[in-house]
Parts: sequence; C-alpha cells; structure tokens
Amino acid sequence: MKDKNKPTSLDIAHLAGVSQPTVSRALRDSPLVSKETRLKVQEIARDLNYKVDVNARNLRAQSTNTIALLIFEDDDGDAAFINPFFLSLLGSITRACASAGYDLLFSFQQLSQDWNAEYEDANKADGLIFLGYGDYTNYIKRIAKLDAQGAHFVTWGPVIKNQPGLFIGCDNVQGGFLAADHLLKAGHRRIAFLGDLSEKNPELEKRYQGYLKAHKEHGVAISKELIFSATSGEEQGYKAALNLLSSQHQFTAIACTSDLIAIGAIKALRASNLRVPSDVAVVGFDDIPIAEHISPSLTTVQQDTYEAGKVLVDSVVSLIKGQSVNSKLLPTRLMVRESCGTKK
Amino acid sequence: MKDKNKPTSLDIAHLAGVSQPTVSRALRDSPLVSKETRLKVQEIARDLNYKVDVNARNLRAQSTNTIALLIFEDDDGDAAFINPFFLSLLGSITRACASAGYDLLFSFQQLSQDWNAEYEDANKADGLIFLGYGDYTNYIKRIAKLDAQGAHFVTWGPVIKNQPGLFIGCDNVQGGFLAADHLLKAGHRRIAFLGDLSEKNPELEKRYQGYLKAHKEHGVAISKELIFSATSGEEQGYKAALNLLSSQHQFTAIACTSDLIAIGAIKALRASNLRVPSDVAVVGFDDIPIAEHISPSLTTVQQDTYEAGKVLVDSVVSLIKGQSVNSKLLPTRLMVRESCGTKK
DNA sequence: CACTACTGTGCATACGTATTCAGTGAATGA
DNA sequence: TCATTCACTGAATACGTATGCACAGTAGTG
Repeated sequence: MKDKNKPTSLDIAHLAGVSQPTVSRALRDSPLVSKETRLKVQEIARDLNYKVDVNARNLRAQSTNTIALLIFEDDDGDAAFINPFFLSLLGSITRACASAGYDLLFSFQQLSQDWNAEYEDANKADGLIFLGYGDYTNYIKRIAKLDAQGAHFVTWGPVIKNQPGLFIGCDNVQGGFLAADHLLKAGHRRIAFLGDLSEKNPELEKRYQGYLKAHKEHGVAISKELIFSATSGEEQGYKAALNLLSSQHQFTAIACTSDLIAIGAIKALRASNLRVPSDVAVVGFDDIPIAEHISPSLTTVQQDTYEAGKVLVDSVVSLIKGQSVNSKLLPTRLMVRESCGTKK
Repeated sequence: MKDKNKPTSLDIAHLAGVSQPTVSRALRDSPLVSKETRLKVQEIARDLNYKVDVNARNLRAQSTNTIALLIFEDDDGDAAFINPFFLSLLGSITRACASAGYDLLFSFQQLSQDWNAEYEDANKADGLIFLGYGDYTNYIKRIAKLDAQGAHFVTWGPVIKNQPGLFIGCDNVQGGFLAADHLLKAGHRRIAFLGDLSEKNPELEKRYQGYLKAHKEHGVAISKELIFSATSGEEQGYKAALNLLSSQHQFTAIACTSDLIAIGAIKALRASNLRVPSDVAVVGFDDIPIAEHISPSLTTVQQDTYEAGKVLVDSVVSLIKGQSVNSKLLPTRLMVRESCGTKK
C-alpha cells in the first residue's frame, strides 16, 4: 500500500549525472549551479513528479514553514460552537498564510494546555496565532509564560499597555464610539448598554469607553442605571434585555457589545411587544453574516476581517524572522442598516 | 532568537545515564525497557519539557500524523467566501482529528492543482479530506488520477455508483423527499423547485430525485414548468425566483436545494409583495446558522455535521491504515420552522 | 608565464528519531 | 556444571535534505 517509491533528490542526481547536493541547489534556484545543470535537473524533477520531502527539509533547516492557528476556549466552553466572527477571520488568515508561503495548522485548544511545548517545541509550527474570547486575566498569565519562553505568537485581542505578547485587534474604542455617536446623532439621549465590563474582557470594556466618549462629545450625561451585564451569546443578550426592561427605566436605544447580544435583545424586546426600530433602536458589534439577514437587519460595527487576517499573518511571520513588531489597532466601520431606524 | 536549545532524546540519555535508543523506547512505553528505566527517563523528559521533534519522527517513520482538509473551488470562485455549511463541518472535523490523534492542515485549493504532489508526495499529510461544491465532472477527472496514484482521500459529496474514490455525503434523496413530503402533506400541490440539475452537481440532482419521489408517493403530478435553474448562492436564488414569478405559472410553495437559494427567493417574493409563508411556503436545504435567524425562520433540511465530521475523519484514518472503506450516506432531518407555514 | 579570482561541483556531514541487530548478565533447566 | 533462555540495553544505521568546505578547471591580470 505504502510502497509508492517516491523519488528522492538522490534519484534525480543519478539520472542527471550529478551529485545530490547539486540537485538540492538546482531545485532551489541557487546561483551556485550553472544554468545548464539547473534546467536539466529541474526538468527531470518535473518528469518524476518529484516533491521535496518537507520532513527532511524541516529537520535539516530546523524550521517548519507552518503557522498554527489556535482557537482557545474556556475549559468549560461549548465544544460545538465556534464564534462566527472567528470563522470569518479564518478565511482571510488561510489565504494570507498561503500567499506568505506557510502551511496552516488548525486546532482548538484548552486554556490549560502547554501551547509552546505542543507546537514550537515539537517543531510543528514556527509561530502561533491565537483567537479566543475567554477569561483575559487567565489568558494573560499563560501568555506571559509563552512570551518568556521566546515563542513566536500573536493574539487577536485588546491592545493594552505593558501587557506581555503581541496583540492585533480592532479599535474597539473607535467602534464603540461610532455606534453610540450614530445613535446620539439620531437624537437618542437615553441609550442602554449591554456588555461585559469585567476585567475578563478588556475588548468589550474598550467598546464601553467609546460609548462614554461619544456621550461626552455630545454633552450627554451617562445614565448608569442603563448599563447591564452580558458576556456574549444570544441568551445572555436576551436575559440582559429582560433585566433592562424590568428595571422600568426609560430608554430609546440599546448599544450592544456583540451582534449575538443584540439579536438576543431584539428577541426580548419583541417578546415585550416593543418594536425595533420604531420603539427602540438597536446596534450591535462584529457584523457577523447573520446581522445582514435578520429582520430588521442589524446596524453594527464591522471589523475588517480581510485586513485583520493579513496583519495577523504578516506579524507572526515577522516575528519568526526575528524582526520586531508592534501591536496594532485596525479601524472599524459602521454598517448602517434597519435596526437603528435611520435607514429604511 | 532561535537558539532555544531544545532538549533532544540524546540530552535525556546523558542525564539518565542510558543510550538514546533506550530513551526513544522508554518514551513510547515500550515493554522492552525495564519499568525502573522507563520511569526515570519519563521523569527527566517531563522536567526538561521535552517534546519529540515531529519532523525527525516523521522522517524516520515515513508518516506525518497529519490530515489535510482541502476546500476546493472552481478556478474562478469568489476567494473571500466560504460556504457556511463547510464552516460548520470544519468544527466537527477539527475535533474528530484531535481525538484521533492527527493534526489538521487547512487550505483552499484550486481545482487545477496537483493535490497528491502537494500533500502526500511532499509528506505533508497522510490523507486528505475534500470539501467543495464545484464542477463535479471536472472534479471527478482529478479524483480519478489521485485514486490511481493510491492517495488516501475522502470527499464530502454525492455517493454515486462506480465513481472513483471514496465519498461520504448526506442522503440527498431522503432530504429532498422530506422537504417535498412536508409541503405535500400541508396540502400544497404546485410546488416550484429551484436548483441546479446539471450533471455538474449530482448532489443537487439527488435532492430533485427526492422531490420527485415524494410527489409520486402522494400521487401528485410534477409540473415541469415550475422547475428553475439556480446553482447556489443568494443572487442565483433571487434571479431564479424572479424567473419563476414572471413565468406567470401558479404555485403555492417553493423547494430550494440550498438555504442561500431560499433566502434569495424569499427576497424576490417580498420584492413582488408576496408574503412568506401566507402566500408562498418556502423550504431550504443545509440548515446554515442564518436559517434560524431570518424572518420568517427557514424550514430546511439539516445535515448532521457533527456525525459527518466524525465519519469523514474515521474514513480517511482507516484508508491510511490500509483498511478498506465504503462510501456512506448519512441521514438527514427536517427542521420545521416558520417559512413553510405549518408552524407559528 | 605565474599568480589570483572566480565558477561550478562533489564530499562529508548534521538535523533527531526509531529500529535492527548483537551483546551482556542473570536466571533457569538438566 | 554447562547449556539455554530471557530481559534488558547499546551500537550502528537509515530516513532525505541542505550546507560548510575543499577542490578542479577556467578566465583574468600583470
């Protein structure tokens, strides 16, 4: 079954009447070999359908030409569910890897695993890309260890001063600002906020910063009683909105830190016979594919996943090459749809 | 930067006062080494945070412990778009790989590439899993070559007699039957069908077979004038529905070969001031995440992606081990929601 | 003509592991 | 006591590639 007798560089050497090292050089277009020899060798290689054995090459070169994309989860996370935002990142990361000449290893990880040992030490990958919403404080501890080990890795997440490791993320403050600013410009003055403000999720906290900033610029006071906690996910949004409703406080709009929360909130509003957007305007965050298709379509903040994937891959490649790289924020963009009431 | 001085089995050998082969054996729990030596070696390995170098191991063992998941596209495909159904498969495939002890390499492929050379010949992967809607006739030609080369691969797709290679797919005939049967039971007699019936997409053609079968069982004649072509994607569904509408033929329901087509069709119906489901009932196929969230929520045929991922991985692993594997159909399930009008 | 520079090639070797084979000492059996 | 088996270990080697080094031949320089 397995005896496919794959040709090796030595086979080519015999056929071409040269030595194995010459074959190796010729195939890599080394200027050390004469044009004549090079062409002959390459032709034979093509005829034999020869491919360099990556294991041998990697062993010799002590590198892997591979990047590992790791989606991590809280240890108690729902194993079947992948955050739709990460899925859209996946596509662009995959393409960026391909054009950078790297293979992509894909896996889910538990927060408790030893990532460095598993991938870089085992020479499975030259660098790592992490995606994950989870407990930030816990995650940072792991990261710090990785960083100390000299691993090459980049995380999609919040950019915070003095944190260990390299982070690429969207400008959450700007995103939160865009959403709130849009509602304020539309005349809303009492805008509820549904999101997680604990230190576990600094990204979401930054969106709240943007919410504050917009209020400040518009000279509108914040109503603390309109802030409700919701980690992520539809159910959380549903519950948070119910809490908001039962609090009896007045509001005309809701800003959410994720589309899933917004979707849950809309369901809760509907269940209470409130209409979106005529009674309450709603904005989300992420622009997951569903956002455009629900009814009313969801006004939300779009993160540039295409650019994000590119930057993530470029960053980790630079790290691998030993270049120094800085954390980076990517701009966000407001997608105005029906749920905020400013568009038909 | 790179001088991390990873420990090798030889380092452990020195520390343990044994030879390198003994370390290799001890770490693999070989019965050849005494319990005493084994424990000592394993302890030292743990202390040093030692990990076997997979490149060296693979080179020696001439295997890779890796499966490649390849999503292929027509050469002119939209590079940024991944079929949402494949994304849901991705999750279960990833987990199945992990529990089978394989790493997963992920990549997009053009139909014109030489997959065998790229992966198996280069010793990047022991086996391949293909996902893709595309030109089946063209694909089969490539597959035939792969098969002749003795590659280990499995495709998610239609199960057809005497085709080369190994296919795992859902029971499309059954799925198409379930959808049409449900509409017929609800009293619909003129049910339009939107899908691609060319030989390029046998999976979709099978769904049509199920549609026919249901009509036959119910003793309802097919109305050929209600069959319209739509390859996939929302726009195609939109256009096909417009064609259907402008044909002026009577109909009370539409069966679609994909959720995206159904979504496009619903938009077209709306644009023509027809209401779903009160004027026209619609059913889709795939149960992509959006299906549940649109309004009205979409009645559709669910494929068991969890089981599918597991079976795909199990199959390719069996192939790698040299066992013979048969193509297999997985059952489908009707998800009754609002768009068919039988549920509030 | 002698010396240097340069071009192209091959030799030897290393990457880290897993396996074949041979060998040691101890235990067993007669 | 000697032959035989057994349990364990180490020496040697191969997997296929890439690179430092030496070397041959040719061209260039004065």
